[in-house]
Amino acid sequence: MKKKITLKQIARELDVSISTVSKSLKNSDEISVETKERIKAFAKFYNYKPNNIALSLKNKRTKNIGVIIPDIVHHFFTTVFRGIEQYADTKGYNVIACVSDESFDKEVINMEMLANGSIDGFIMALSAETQLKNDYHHIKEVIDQGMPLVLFDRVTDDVICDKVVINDFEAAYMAVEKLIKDGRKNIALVTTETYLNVSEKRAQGYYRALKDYNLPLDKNLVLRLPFQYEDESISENFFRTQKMDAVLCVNEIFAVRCMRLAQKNGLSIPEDVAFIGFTDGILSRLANPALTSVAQHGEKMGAVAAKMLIDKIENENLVEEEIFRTEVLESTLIERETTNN
Amino acid sequence: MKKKITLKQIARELDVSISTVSKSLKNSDEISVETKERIKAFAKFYNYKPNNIALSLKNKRTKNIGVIIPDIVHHFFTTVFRGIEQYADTKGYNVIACVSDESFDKEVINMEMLANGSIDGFIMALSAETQLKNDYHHIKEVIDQGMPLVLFDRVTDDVICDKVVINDFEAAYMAVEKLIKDGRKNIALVTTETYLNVSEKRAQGYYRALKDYNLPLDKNLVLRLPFQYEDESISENFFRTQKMDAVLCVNEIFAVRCMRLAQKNGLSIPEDVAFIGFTDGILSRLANPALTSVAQHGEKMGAVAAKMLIDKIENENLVEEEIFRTEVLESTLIERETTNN
DNA sequence: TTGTAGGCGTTATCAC
DNA sequence: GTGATAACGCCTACAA
Repeated sequence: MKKKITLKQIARELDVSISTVSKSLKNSDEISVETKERIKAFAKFYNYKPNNIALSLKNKRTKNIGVIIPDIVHHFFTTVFRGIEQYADTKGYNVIACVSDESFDKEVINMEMLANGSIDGFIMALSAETQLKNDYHHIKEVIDQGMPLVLFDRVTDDVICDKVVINDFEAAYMAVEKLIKDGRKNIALVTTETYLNVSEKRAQGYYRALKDYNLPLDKNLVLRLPFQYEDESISENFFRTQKMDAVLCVNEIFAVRCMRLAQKNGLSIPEDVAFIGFTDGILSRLANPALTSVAQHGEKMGAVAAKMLIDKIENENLVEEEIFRTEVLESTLIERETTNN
Repeated sequence: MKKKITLKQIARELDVSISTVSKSLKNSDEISVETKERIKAFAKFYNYKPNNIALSLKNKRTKNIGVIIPDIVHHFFTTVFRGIEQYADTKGYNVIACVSDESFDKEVINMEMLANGSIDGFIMALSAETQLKNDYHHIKEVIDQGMPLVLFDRVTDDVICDKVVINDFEAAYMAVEKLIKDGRKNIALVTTETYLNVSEKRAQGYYRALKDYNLPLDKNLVLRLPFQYEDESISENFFRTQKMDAVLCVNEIFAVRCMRLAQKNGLSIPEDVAFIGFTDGILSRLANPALTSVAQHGEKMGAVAAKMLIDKIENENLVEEEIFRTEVLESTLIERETTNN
């Protein structure tokens, strides 16, 4: 076993001082070429690498960023994570990932854990419970300590910081608009039960589009499903009793499930009923028929969030006046087989 | 802005020594109750929390574990990651996640980055390229430095360390066995093109089952698809030209794609052709018809890997004799609609 | 009961 | 050209 070697050990072995070793390895020209070569050769042989922890302590920079997401087994968050990781990697940052599991307490605990020196900044999407409770003291506290923080997707107006979101309202509006222009008259909305900022914005876009095109808003055509629903009976009933010729779903899982129910009830897609989902993931692509879906470009979102954060981290001292931005990313409607072309 | 406070600052403010503060906050009974209370109150007021980095440097323990996976936008790896994260969380460990993107170089760079003090141990699945190159020097090096390491799923015999795998061979065998017992005679295999340990084991299970049941091995019924395939023409041709009454696919994506092609060719599932996939994820559940699939219990795998690693980390000194284990997890065949019941 | 000193591994400043 | 010293924040054996 070859334990990692330290400056001190090299110094002792070569009978020089620690600072001579340090300077040599940084190729300082205070040191004679001869000594430098000797030390560098030795260090290389023993595969010396500076200890990150010691560097962090000295520089007060960890080169780590903390990412807190509500769920990791979730296509959208996963793509955002990948975007973050990729960008961070190019800048020499590591990513510490924590999952809040949609729980307020886990979110708080994870943040406190990381905020004590482990990271240089946060990127996070609020847990469902946090949004429900409307309690953001833990986030404000961290920001107040001077820690840069970027919120993405699940954001709130109650916290002042950098944010990255997609144009949920507009995207839903455009999706409904397309359905209307395709001649659909009875457009249903399948959304989440609990109050989630994004679902709500999508619902708003839906309402507004109906209004602008003078279509009546039929409350019976709005189905609110529980967050993680396993029981199909609610939605089964919905599709049996309600008449509709199009459905907008706030995520692709709801969409694929609803498609199956519609098909079970003898409806053919898209002839009898069209479908549009959100979150353009693998499910949308591989659904049968393939689902028309609003692509949220998670990877882009992650990259943008990471860039905003790292810029803040690296300019901490320079920009003393706090300027916070909210970046709004465009989403794209990917048309497939569940709508008319 | 309230920057984090340090022991030193508290000591100065309260006009005591740093060690008095430190001891007080640890409730040492060397210190008078009076002083302790005063200091604790002050610390609480200023929300003092020890700096993790300083602790790490002192204790030579970071309480971080590094996880390197080939891909994060991938259901199976994601579930494993969740298992790791959950277990780690209960033990007070943070998870630093790196994605190798199936690239050997990224794997090496990420490992070197983390191995310099940032973490206490590794959990990883080999990248495809690494398995292809058969070059494991970076992994051996890390182990040689005394860093605990657990390989999962994508493992190799060339590295001696703790491992967690599933019984791929047996699972494939049992899946084929079921198909045979259901009366299927022409069973196809859809697997990956590049050499991946797991795919290969599954293929072996498939071959063996055919042999044991005296079914001929028809090379034309084995389709090897490229790793990330977008082009459907190869498989389209396969399903047009070959006659088969069952298909075993080494992952659920291949399965769902192939099901669509079979359906396009007028075959009905499972009447004309049965399907079994690996990786029981959301795709399997939501496929139409729902896919019978081998569940790999990724979350369990992650938890087991994390437990093995943390046990090693925390007993580093105690157990000097190196005992490495390979934990084999049972997989389960989840029967749904693509096979006979 | 409290304080001093040394060390974890590194870098930077300053002295020799 | 080289080395001693201090500092980052914390802990602890030992001294007072």
